[in-house]
Amino acid sequence: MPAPAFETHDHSVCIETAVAAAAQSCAARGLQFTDVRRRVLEILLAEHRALGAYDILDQLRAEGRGAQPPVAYRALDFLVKYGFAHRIERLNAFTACVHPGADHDPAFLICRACSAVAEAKAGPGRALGAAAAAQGFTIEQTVVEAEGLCPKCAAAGVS
Amino acid sequence: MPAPAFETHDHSVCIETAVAAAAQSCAARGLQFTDVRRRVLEILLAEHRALGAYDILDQLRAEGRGAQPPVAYRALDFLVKYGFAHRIERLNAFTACVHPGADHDPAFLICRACSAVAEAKAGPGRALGAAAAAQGFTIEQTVVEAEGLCPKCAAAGVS
DNA sequence: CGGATAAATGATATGCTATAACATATCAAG
DNA sequence: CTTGATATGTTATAGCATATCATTTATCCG
Repeated sequence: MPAPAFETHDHSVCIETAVAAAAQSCAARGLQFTDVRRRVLEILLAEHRALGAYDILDQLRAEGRGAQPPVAYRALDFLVKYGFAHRIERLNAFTACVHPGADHDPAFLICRACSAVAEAKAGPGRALGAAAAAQGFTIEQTVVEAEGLCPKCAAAGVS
Repeated sequence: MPAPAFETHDHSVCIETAVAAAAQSCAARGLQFTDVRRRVLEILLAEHRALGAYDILDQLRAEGRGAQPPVAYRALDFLVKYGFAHRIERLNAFTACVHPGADHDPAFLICRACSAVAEAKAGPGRALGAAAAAQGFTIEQTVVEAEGLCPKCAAAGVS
């Protein structure tokens, strides 16, 4: 199973720093960074791609935890709510946030071949804001996701 | 036709023009605008909000058609594929296209209170394109959806 | 401390969304 | 008329998500 970011790098650093950041952020905000939540975050961080709730559930089960769907969804809801993970609407799946603590209005690049997901900092763009303003619409949240081919898959000749 | 705001207007005009445009477009492209496809498009056009596949299925059934899930999904796939409807990822639902024939990289404004959906012309924005280019990512399709409050619901005091 | 309150987890059941797989029908072209 | 392409009918199942209620754990405060 390929676990690609678009560029090779040291995963353990990603995981350590993100988990540490999350723990610290939770402590500062009076949130409980419980065992399940930590573990789910670690599972997400282990791969730079989106995982379905049931993928996570399978891992939790493999580790001997009684894990019914709500267990995964609750942890994911928590992580998403407080900015430690994001939901990828296009895939009905989740991915760890790679900019822990940063202000968030994230955009995603999703490779349709290898399922890698990269988080970009680009927001929804000015045009959408203008269109909303023109119609009197108040934007609360945006979903910006691009699907296509990552450089690795393109180089590998995936059509 | 200007982008339909969150304002009341004559639905029948929307439906007539859009169905006519679709029929003509299909004829010109050698596509079959069959009964089921036409009916599903009409159902979508009847409301300026997103409908789930099973909502459509219910309507088809109410009209006496034997309608199993694939019937709705096939028609929806056709309509989406050829630009007569769009999928709203955030809602796992579908809405009719209100710019039939226009070049498409649509964005959507979704009211979380009344589920109305407005189609805007704003694309993904330059920043995302730049981020993709910087990483060597080839964008094939984009999803741009904003969730918030439409003017009606905001005025009605929905929190 | 110890009880009250709130938060998190465990567990069962169920509902919604989507597709695989195979059969049938329709129609145009050779 | 047969072939091939396209669309539809039908059954079954896979995949995603949440409601509900019981139980446990954490936190607060007297």
